[in-house]
Amino acid sequence: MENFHHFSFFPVSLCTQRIVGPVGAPPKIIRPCLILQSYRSLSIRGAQEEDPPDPQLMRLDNMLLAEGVSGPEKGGGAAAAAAAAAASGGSSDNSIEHSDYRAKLSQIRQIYHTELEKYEQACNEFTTHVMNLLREQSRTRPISPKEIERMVGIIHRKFSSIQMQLKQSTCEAVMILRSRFLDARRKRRNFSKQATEILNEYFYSHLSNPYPSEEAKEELAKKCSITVSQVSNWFGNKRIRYKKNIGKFQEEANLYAAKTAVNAAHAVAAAVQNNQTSSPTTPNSGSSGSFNLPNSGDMYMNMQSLNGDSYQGAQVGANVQSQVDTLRHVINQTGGYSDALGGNSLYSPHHLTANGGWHETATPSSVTSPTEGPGSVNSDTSN
DNA sequence: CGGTATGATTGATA
DNA sequence: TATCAATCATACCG
Repeated sequence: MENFHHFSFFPVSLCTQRIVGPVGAPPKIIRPCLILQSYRSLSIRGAQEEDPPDPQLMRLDNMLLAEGVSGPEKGGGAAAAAAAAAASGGSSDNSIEHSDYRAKLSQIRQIYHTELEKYEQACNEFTTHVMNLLREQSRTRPISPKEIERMVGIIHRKFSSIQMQLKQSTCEAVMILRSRFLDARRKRRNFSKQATEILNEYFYSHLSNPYPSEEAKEELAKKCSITVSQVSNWFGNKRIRYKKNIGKFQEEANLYAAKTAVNAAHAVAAAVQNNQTSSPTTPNSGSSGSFNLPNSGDMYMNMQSLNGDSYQGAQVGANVQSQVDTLRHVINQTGGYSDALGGNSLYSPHHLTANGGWHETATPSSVTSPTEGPGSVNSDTSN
């Protein structure tokens, strides 16, 4: 999303990193990962040094403050807050890394503060030293207060430039630290089997429109103990990889389709029973889906849509929809996103084409028949 | 160790 | 702004 290329004041060598990489490969420079997205406001370029309210210095100060280096003692800034937030999710997996990160950060902070103090002290000492010299000289020659002021100004400027260097190198240290510890690419872990299971279940049961809503993403994130953006990443990857090579995913699709189909069937049975015993408007409570959305809708409508392949039903709940997807997949295991759901705006929030598919492929029920029936589940499209 | 799987990042896009 | 497409970097497996 964002990047921090605008941090021109960092030497390039520090914003990028050499990767040891696979043998022989030419050393690669990885693009600076988005550390520091939060400092976008600092992106003014141009860096005029002269003026006292030096923008560059301000940027450094901002960053140090935000990183919790120059700020108040404990707590840290955004970084610590983010770490705490991440850790609260229960994924103790990376909280270790975070604590490690924090330890290193506080180390940096300590060094920064002691150095800063040293500089200030040195500055004061030097100033008084010069003042004394001037005072001594004033006995032999007249020295205007203006001259004194000028000298002091020079000294302070000199020291503040040193200070700036300190700040800069501290920033660099923090950046490197962050890229080491927080660049997720370096620390990639596969999701737990359970998590992938849940995600796959959702994906294949919403094959006609695998775009979980924000709430659904949150729900999934909670169930999988991952973040919402990880869920988004996962779905993004999954969609693209699925449609790139549907054949490869056939088996998986069948697996999950069958899995949820059982649940769907149960739900259908329950619904039917419900209908028999009570009024047709009775909702089916036992929807199997992992996502119990309200508004179950009329199951019969969906079943008809399965056969008729033209869905005109009015409002239907998403859980029901998922069952439809699943059943449809089982019935005509062709890769299955070609259902004609176009009419229902409820389920086409994103990229449903006129065709009804979430990736534009010509309709057809013959998108892929990979090995002509790896399938097990009976396929009788007509009935 | 090499190939594949997979999670994350980035730039483009509508 | 969410998503896509390409790509990166690491994990995992034979």
